Amino acid sequence: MEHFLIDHASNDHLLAITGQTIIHYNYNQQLSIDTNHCQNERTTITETLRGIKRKSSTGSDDMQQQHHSSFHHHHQHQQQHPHTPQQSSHHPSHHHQYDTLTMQQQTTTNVVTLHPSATILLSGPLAGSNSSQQQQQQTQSNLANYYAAQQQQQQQQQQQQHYVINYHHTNGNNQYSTATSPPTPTQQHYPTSTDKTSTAKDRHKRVRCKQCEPCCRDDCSECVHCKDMPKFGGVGKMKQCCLTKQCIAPILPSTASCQICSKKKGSRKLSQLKPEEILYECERCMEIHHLPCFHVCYKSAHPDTSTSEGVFSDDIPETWLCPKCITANTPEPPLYKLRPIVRRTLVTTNKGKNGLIELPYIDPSQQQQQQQQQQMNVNHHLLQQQQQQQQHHSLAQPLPIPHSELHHHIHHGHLDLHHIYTTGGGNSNSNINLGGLLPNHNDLHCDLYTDPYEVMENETKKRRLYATMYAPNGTSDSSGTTADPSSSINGSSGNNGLVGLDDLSTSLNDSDLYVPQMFAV
DNA sequence: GTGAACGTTCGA
DNA sequence: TCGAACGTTCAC
Ligand SMILES: [Zn+2]
Ligand SMILES: [Zn+2]
Ligand SMILES: [Zn+2]
Ligand SMILES: [Zn+2]
Repeated sequence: MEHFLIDHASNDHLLAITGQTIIHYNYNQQLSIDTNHCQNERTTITETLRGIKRKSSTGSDDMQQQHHSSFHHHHQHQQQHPHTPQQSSHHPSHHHQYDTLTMQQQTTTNVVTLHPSATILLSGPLAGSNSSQQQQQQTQSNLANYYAAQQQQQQQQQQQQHYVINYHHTNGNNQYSTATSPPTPTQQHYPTSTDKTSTAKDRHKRVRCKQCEPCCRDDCSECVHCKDMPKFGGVGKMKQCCLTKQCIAPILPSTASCQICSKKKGSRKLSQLKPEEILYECERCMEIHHLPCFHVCYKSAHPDTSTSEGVFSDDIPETWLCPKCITANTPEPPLYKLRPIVRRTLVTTNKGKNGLIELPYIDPSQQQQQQQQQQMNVNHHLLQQQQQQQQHHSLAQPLPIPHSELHHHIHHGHLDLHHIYTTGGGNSNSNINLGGLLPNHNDLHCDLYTDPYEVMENETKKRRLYATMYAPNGTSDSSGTTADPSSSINGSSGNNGLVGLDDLSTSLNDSDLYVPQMFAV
C-alpha cells in the first residue's frame, strides 16, 4: 500500500506538470452525493451496473445470464452494503484481496462519473498534431455530426427498446445510422459485396500486447495452430497464433483512432499516454473515444444530464462500458458473439464461463527440456525447407521482475502462474476449443517479461489521479451543470478545477490508489 | 515488403 | 454450434 502511495505521488507530479489539456471533469466516485442526478435514472444506472459488477463464480447454471465482462465492482447503492462476501474466486489469495476491497475500499470502483464543466480544451494533444483553427472546426464538425446522430438515435431509442448504431467511415466523415433490426451490439460491420461504404478498415480492433506472459512465450510447435505454420512444416491455412501464446490483454492497434477527433492512438505505449490521450473502446457499441471527446459529445446529446457514468473494464485494456450503453441499457451480447480475442481474454481470466478446467502445471525443469525440443523442431523444419534466415525475431526484450512481485500482480488478476483456466467445452477460441488440444506441457513459467499488470496499474493510478485532480474542491458537480461545451472548446480559462500538487497529495487516500485491477482500462 | 494473426464466413 | 479457411489488417 505504501508502495502504491509512493508511486502515485510521483505520478501525480508528472500529471500535474503536463498542463496541456485541461479537462474539468469530476470523475466522481461517490455516486450518492450526486444531487443533480435524476432519481429514476439513477436507479436505472444502478440496476445496470449491478449486473456489470464482478460476478460471483459460485453461480451455477445461470452463467449465461451473468455478465462475463468483468467490470470492476460498482459502488453499491446505499442500502446494499458491504456484506457482499464471496464475490468471486478460485484462488484464496484473490479472495482475500477482494474481501479487503469490499470491506475497506468502497470508493474503489471503475465507475467513472463525467461532469461537464466550463473548461474543456480540445486544443491539447486531443485536437490533433497541430491545433490549427481548421482542425478545431473539423472537430466541431465531427461533433455536430455526432450530435445529430445522437439525436436521431435517441428518437429511435424511444421507439424500440434496444438499438444499435452502425458506425461507418466514409471519406473520413463520420456517419451514423440506426440499425433497422437490432442484432447484437457488438456485431461487427463486415464488408460484403453489397456494402461498399464500409471498408474492412476498422476490423482489426485488437492486437496482442506483447507484454503479457503468454505473449512472451515462444510458439509451442505442437498445437494445431503451430502445426499449421509453415515454419513448423504446416501449410499455413489457419493463420492463427499459437494456442499457448494467446494474449490475455489485447490492446487497440496503433492505428485505432478516436471517432470524434480522429486522432490516432499512435505507437506510444499505454503507460506513456496521458489519461486524456488514452482511447477507450466501448465493449457494447464498439465505439472508440478519448474520454474528453466522448464527454463533449455526450453532453451535447444530453444537455439535460449533468453527469454520465461509464465503467472501465478490469480485464481488457482500453475498454469500458460507455455511458451511452449504460443508460440505453444495451443488452449484453452472449459470450460467443464477442470478438474472439476478447472472448478469449474473458474466458482465460476466469470471467467468462462456467465449466472451467484447469490446465496442468508442468515443472519448470521439464519445460527446459521441452523448450529445447521445441527449438529442435524448429530447426528441423528449417533445415527441411532449406531456409536459413533467422526467424525467431524475438519479442521485445522483456524486463526481469522479481518473481514474488510477479505473483503479486498475477493474483490481482485472478491468474496464477501455474494455473490457467479455460473452458472445458466452451467456445473459447477463435479457431479451436482449447480443451484437451493444447500440448500438455504448456510453458506457463516465464521469468522474463514486462508485467502488464504493473503497466496497467500505473495507468489506473494515472486515471484515478486524473479523476481526482479535476474534482474541484472535492465537491462534485455544481461546476459543470451550466457549462457549454462548445464555448469551452478553445481558450484556457484559468478556471478553478485544477488541484495543486499539495492539495492533490492530501486529497488522496489509500482507497483512491489501491485498484486491484488486473488491467486498468 | 513480409510475417503474423484478427475477424468473419460458411460448411459440416 | 464448432472450427477450418481466408481476406485483410497490423507491426516491423
Ligand atoms: Zn502452439
Ligand atoms: Zn499479451
Ligand atoms: Zn478524441
Ligand atoms: Zn457503448
